[in-house]
Amino acid sequence: MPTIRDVAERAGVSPITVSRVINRSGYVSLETRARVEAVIAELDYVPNTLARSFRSRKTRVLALVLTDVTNPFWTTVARGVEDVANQNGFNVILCNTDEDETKQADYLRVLLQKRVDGFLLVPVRNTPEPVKLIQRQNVPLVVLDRQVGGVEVDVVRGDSEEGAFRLVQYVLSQGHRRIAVLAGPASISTAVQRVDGYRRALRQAGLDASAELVYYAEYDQTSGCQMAEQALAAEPRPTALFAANNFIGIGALQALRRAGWRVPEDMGLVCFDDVPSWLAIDPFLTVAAQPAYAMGQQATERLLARLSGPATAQCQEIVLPVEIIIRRSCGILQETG
Amino acid sequence: MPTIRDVAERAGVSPITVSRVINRSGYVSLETRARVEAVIAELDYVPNTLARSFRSRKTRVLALVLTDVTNPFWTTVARGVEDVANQNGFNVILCNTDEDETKQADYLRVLLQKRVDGFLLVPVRNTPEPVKLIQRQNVPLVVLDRQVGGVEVDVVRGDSEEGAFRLVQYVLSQGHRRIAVLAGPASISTAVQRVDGYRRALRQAGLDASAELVYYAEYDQTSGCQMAEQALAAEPRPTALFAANNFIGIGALQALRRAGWRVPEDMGLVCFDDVPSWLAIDPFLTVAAQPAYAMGQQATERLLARLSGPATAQCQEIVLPVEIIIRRSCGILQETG
DNA sequence: CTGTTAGCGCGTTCAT
DNA sequence: ATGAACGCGCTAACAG
Repeated sequence: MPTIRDVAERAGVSPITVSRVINRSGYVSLETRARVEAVIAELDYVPNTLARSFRSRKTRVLALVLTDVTNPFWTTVARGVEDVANQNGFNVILCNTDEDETKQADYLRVLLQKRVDGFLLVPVRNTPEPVKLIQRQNVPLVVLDRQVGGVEVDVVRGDSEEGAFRLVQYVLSQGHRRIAVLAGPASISTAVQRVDGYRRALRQAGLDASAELVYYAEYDQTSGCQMAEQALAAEPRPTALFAANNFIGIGALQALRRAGWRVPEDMGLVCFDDVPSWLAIDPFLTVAAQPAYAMGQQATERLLARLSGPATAQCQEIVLPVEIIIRRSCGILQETG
Repeated sequence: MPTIRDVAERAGVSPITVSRVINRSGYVSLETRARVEAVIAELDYVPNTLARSFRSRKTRVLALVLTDVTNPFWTTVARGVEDVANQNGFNVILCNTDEDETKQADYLRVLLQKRVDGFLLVPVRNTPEPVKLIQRQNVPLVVLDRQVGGVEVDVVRGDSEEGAFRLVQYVLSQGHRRIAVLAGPASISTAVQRVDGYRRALRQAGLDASAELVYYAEYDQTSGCQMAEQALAAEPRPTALFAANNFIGIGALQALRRAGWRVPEDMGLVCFDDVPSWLAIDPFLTVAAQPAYAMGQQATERLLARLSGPATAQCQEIVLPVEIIIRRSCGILQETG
């Protein structure tokens, strides 16, 4: 594999001139540029990013550490991140933690070793250690989707509390009074906030704590299935379920179908996070949709601003609004005999 | 950020000793090792992969270039690749070409610049140029899923022709005689082979070319939708559709639903590639399922073998069998008045 | 507009 | 069991 020196020699210039041609930095005469480019093509010269990054101490790579790209919500977030990153000449390394703290720690270590220029992190738990680890290395960082306690850090997230509040308000408006929440892990801020919003909506409707029915589990389909089964066995039985994310929602739908319950006739179902239309789910879900793409975009913009701006800038928390999309999965409560 | 030298000075040893501690290479006394490790922790020293790879001329990174990880088939292939890679201490960089030759070319260039140790490539078209580009740089390469003409190269793929043959055989066994194929682009080998398998099945059933109904478009949902609409308008109308991949299948399902056709009562539907159960699609599809995970695994194993073995090894083509999974979307042909 | 000098952080080679 | 010297390919800083 030829090096920049090989190109330089053959073109009769110095290596730095070749460097300037490649990077379009500094001045090079048109004539020289043409000659150098001809030699580059002739030799199939491919610049070595490793050497370049090593020397310049910049990789132009961002790390996106999230829980699971299989989830359409995260797929969309990732698109937002990549689009903004690419527009600005950055590549993105994507890592899935599967909500596992060990995996998260391993990835962070590897990514620091790779000297990525910045981190976009969806923390597995609300503990400050991972954030502190990155900050100690002076690598810019934006936390996505979730809050972490005990540290100053930029955060971009959706408004879980308000979204849950309005979604449950809607369910209440359909006449439901007994609503179960199938929530995520209590160690994740979004799960807590969605339960908070649910409680506020119940309270505003004049219902007290005895009307509450809250289940905590993982943000996945299996948990959704199990929590739905538990909710169906509760006494008195709820008339509607509020799934705290899309996978829980799909799991609940599965459990309902298996148990022979029709949605929305026999049981209302709403969920947090939208579901892509190509899933061809029927009946289609009423949801609180976070602006996933915009979350990715804005987090990346914030990170890029940190990369070019002074490290002293104030940390800020950007909270994006959630949209309630009313479809067919939760109708007016039917009176049963 | 501290360097290996900072650690060395503070520990009162030479940099190479620190290097030996980190890499567990060569001999270091237990005492020295302990002291060095203490300093590493104290200083939050993070080794610089860039420098290491630069020096050793090895990145321990593989590139996986495919069309679209949003597709569950590719998600599964990617898992197979990552699992094998990680087990062997390699990281994977994943790139989506979206079936766009320009994107593919851009990614290949960037990845070569990054000096990845090897490529797993799902070529956008069946032209040899991308493969040659990589081979010219002497970087090991395994082609996944598709064949390319005009080059010697390792290939791991599913048996599209045989899979299509057996799937269409099944459709014929249900009494269907007029079957439309909604195929992918004629420039992709799998699309051609699936049509070939379809033709062989028809011929074996004693049907001639006049029974054929072939549409070519992209391997995506929109195309599936459009081709299904065209097929429904054909004269005589087919009684079953064979979608050449899962996205085409989902698109076709959508078109059928919109047009008010029931599956399988009014129209049979089968497709190539399985669909994950959590999609909650109803009615569930009868498919020819490729061993996606195994494809990823075997391709990666082959690539790793190339990395450690002699570059002179014979190229081979590994063709994996396809499994027909019979579910509900294509039943016995109903006689209509 | 172009070149010279120097060194980024690490691991290989050889020496002790 | 440990260290010294060197260089990987490239670009920052400065000179001309």
